[in-house]
Amino acid sequence: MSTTVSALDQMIHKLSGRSALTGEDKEAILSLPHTIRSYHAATYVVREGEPPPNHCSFIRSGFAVRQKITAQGARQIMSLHLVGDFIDLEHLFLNIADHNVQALTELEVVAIDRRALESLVLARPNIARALWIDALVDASIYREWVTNVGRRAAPARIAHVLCEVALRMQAAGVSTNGGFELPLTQEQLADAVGLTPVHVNRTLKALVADGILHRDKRYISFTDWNRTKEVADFNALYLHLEQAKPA
Amino acid sequence: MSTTVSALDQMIHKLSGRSALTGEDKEAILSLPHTIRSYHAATYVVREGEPPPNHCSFIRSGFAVRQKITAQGARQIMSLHLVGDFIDLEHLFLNIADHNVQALTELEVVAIDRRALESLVLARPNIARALWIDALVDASIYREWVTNVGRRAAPARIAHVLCEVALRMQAAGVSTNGGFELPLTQEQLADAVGLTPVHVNRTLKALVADGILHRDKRYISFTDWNRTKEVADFNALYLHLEQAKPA
DNA sequence: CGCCAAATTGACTCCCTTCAAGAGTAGTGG
DNA sequence: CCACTACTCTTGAAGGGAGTCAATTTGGCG
Repeated sequence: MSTTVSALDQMIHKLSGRSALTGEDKEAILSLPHTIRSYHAATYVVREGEPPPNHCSFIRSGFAVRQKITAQGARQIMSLHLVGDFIDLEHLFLNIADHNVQALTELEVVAIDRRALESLVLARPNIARALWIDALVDASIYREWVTNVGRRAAPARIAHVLCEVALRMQAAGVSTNGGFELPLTQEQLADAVGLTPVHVNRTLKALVADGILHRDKRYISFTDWNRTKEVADFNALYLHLEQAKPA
Repeated sequence: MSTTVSALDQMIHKLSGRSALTGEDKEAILSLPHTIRSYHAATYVVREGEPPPNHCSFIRSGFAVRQKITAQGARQIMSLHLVGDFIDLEHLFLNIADHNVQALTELEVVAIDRRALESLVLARPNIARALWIDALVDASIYREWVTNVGRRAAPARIAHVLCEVALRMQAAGVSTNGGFELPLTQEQLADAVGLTPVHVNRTLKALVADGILHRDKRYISFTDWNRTKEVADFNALYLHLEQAKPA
């Protein structure tokens, strides 16, 4: 089932940042049965209401979102995912998907055999801790998004998501310091912040007019990070980027 | 440190519903160092930005909420918690609190020594699975709330939270079938759904006028559950109440 | 009985939505 | 190489749902 030696190195790299792994841990990870899968933009990777696939995936390249559709047909995106992110860790232990995961761009994932990962996690505390932390950080991001969508006005709401994307892309080594290529259409951004595309468009223009950010197509850059953070009411704490390795 | 023999039985009961526990698992849980703590209504149990306390708690009686306050002073509640719920499981592995946990009513919790719980979890797969599932269900609820606050109109939004509370109280054995005592003021309900107290008041009245629900003070009951679910765009899937025990 | 928080109601305002049309922009194929 | 097509982005005008401000009523409780 194994295809590339290096595919799982990415996972080791990610987890090492969150929990100290022993040589044995790393070897165990490298021996996980896995395949590499590709999805075209807009394809569903996980569907709400369906039983979980027999594998758990993390992103090798590209972007994905989690989303739900209401009965009225409105879509809400509840998180964005980029290189290195696990996209269906919830299926490790829950036996039915409660939301959709959709490819945002061309997407490549490393799909790990679910049972093997489950055994590994339950047998190896360091790996369990690292993956658990990953899930906890995801939950923290959801909490922030509830706040963002529930209590911030349009400009702050949009700026907040942009701040998050900027920081996470930087942390993942995807963006240069100057700015980043937003992997979302304005309609998708609207679905992420709970607004209409029209209002997102107007608000983005207003943010540019106020000198909060620059835009060139979907390439976003901030003039003054501190000012942007202020407008966005952004506090990076919830991303737990500094999560220290335990003693 | 142990005070009552039965305090941890509640934890065993809760976890048994999610993962099969052996006699050894149960004994290990019962021997966890713990204390019982009480908080008055409105007291903070966990504060954003602070390092975690050296214990993890679950609710013995009463209600609590998770919330954040924006720079503009607006409060957003992102989850409600009742008997049996763990309220700071995130601190098992994250070393700084990213949100507040606040007592909603008089609150009694069982506070378990953090290090001891951590060791237990990493040593006992069944317990790890059960607690992990607990965290995953919390995350699922956050996702639903992002959708609720981001994409539903006021009536559905409010009805949705009421549906969730009704089901969870019933699952926890706190409410009778006929209805339930909502442990929230209208202002707190407003903070949970991202609206103003005034609008929550008006919308509640409209829901009553439309025959969707009955109200007697804070005692809520539904006339027609199916109709309420429809108005609320409510699908209980996300609560994972049926989460089967693994083989 | 009096105090104070919670619930209620009215009138006015405004942020965001809705509807609709036009302008870029990228990919495709003849 | 350029027309064709389908998104995506942009802009205008008008309407509505929710917010704001403020006053009144209700209800729990010492």
